[in-house]
Amino acid sequence: MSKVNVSIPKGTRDFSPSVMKKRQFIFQTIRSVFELYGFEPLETPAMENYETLTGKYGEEGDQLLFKILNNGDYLKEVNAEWLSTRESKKLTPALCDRALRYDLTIPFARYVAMNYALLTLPFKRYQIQPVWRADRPQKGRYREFYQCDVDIIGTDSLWSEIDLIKIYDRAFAKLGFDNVQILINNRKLLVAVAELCGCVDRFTDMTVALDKLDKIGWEGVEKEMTERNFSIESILELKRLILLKETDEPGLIKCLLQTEIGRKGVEEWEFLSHSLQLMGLGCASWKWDLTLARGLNYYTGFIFEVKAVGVNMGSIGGGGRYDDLTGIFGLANVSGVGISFGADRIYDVMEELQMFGEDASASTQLGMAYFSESTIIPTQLWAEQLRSQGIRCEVYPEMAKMKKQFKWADDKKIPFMAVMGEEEMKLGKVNLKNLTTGEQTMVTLEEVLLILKP
RNA sequence: GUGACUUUAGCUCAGUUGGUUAGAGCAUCAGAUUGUGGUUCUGAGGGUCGUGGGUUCGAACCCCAUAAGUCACCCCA
Repeated sequence: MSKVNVSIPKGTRDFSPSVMKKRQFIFQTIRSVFELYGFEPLETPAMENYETLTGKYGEEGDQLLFKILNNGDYLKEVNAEWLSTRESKKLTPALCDRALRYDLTIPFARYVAMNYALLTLPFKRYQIQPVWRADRPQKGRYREFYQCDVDIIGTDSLWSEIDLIKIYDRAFAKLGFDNVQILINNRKLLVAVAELCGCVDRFTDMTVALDKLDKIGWEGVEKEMTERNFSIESILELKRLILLKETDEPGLIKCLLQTEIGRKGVEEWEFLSHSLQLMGLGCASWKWDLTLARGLNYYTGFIFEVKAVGVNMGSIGGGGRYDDLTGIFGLANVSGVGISFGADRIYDVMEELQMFGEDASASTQLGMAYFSESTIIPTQLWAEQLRSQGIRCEVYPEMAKMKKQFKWADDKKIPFMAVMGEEEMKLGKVNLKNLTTGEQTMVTLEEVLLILKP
């Protein structure tokens, strides 16, 4: 047989049993916190109709969609001119009716629009599923990764925001984090800033540049904005306002209050910060970061981003309020707010900070071995009886040297090993060995249960 | 989409100015130990040096191409 070079697609991963145990811990922890706050599960298909996804994430996002080639004779109806001139961009929608979902928010909005009449508002759902992006992989970035989303739709109460921030706080604490930072901003305040700088029409470009401030500094931001043809006055005013945030926050607020949208944003900010102070947070700290922008354009109110302190990793969570996400699916005036946990990055961070501790012990409580053909059946019968009592046990499947069977149990980190031979069989007992202490005793079935049951 | 680096045994990596049969540690298997794991000792198996070309008497090493991986930019979880 010739050797085949086996591999998996770029940016995807296999998860070994030891990795899966840690991942499941993360998912279960996050899920339990979601349920604590009254959110209910939802799943949507891996693929959506192509038009459902396109145009929602900006041009960049569209390029990162994984498209699914149509089945059958997919070239039959295709425009011959596009084909001959190799116009991939025009051709793609003709060849692909479906694409893999890029996030969980748009599919959720699609679901809400489709099922609005059936929903009890406010509708609170959580969704833990993989998403796919045709990005170039690097640290903390994969082509297939899980998002854990919670969204509240159908209310514009800011108590929803408070709930979500508390969920971040509680979930990260439960995962074992002692220091995460929740950055908070409000799009309304950013719009107010843009108005004051006279660049409302260039809002996205402004926020994209501003978002990089902590990375590239003012020099970099000025350079980028100059390259994008922002006026000197705009840049200087922007810099003045942002610096004012650090040196004279009341002064900044006074400026923001000059615009109508600024007044609304300030009002929201004051409510949120006041409430958060009253409620208090545990492991998380929070702060207003006027430079936080977030790329996705459907956000209209508060926006959030979570960072683990002391680790070089992008954000491990993010979200915000969107006033009209379902509008694109024909359902207007439904306000929602949601956040996401980046489970894969959370895993990477926890691994880097060595938060998992030693490899968790095996899920099997008892390994069983036999070394005589005559004891195979009694051993298997014992195993079945123990399983009926809730003991997780497994029998080494073949006759082998004792040494090999014990090594098997040891490698699998099974804590107890029971051996049955002729002698034990006659007495109706097994030799039970505690592999941690090395202690070994002859015991009956009832005694095994007493030792292994918590 | 742009750029940098990496690729040698299952894993982590050595490999001299280009020179016989490419090494180590860990892991695996066997034995020391005929009914007992972790430690120790002994031994064994395992490599077309990412792939395809080129230069050379001779290439893991030099040159070209290509693939995969990692990291950074863009963007994002």
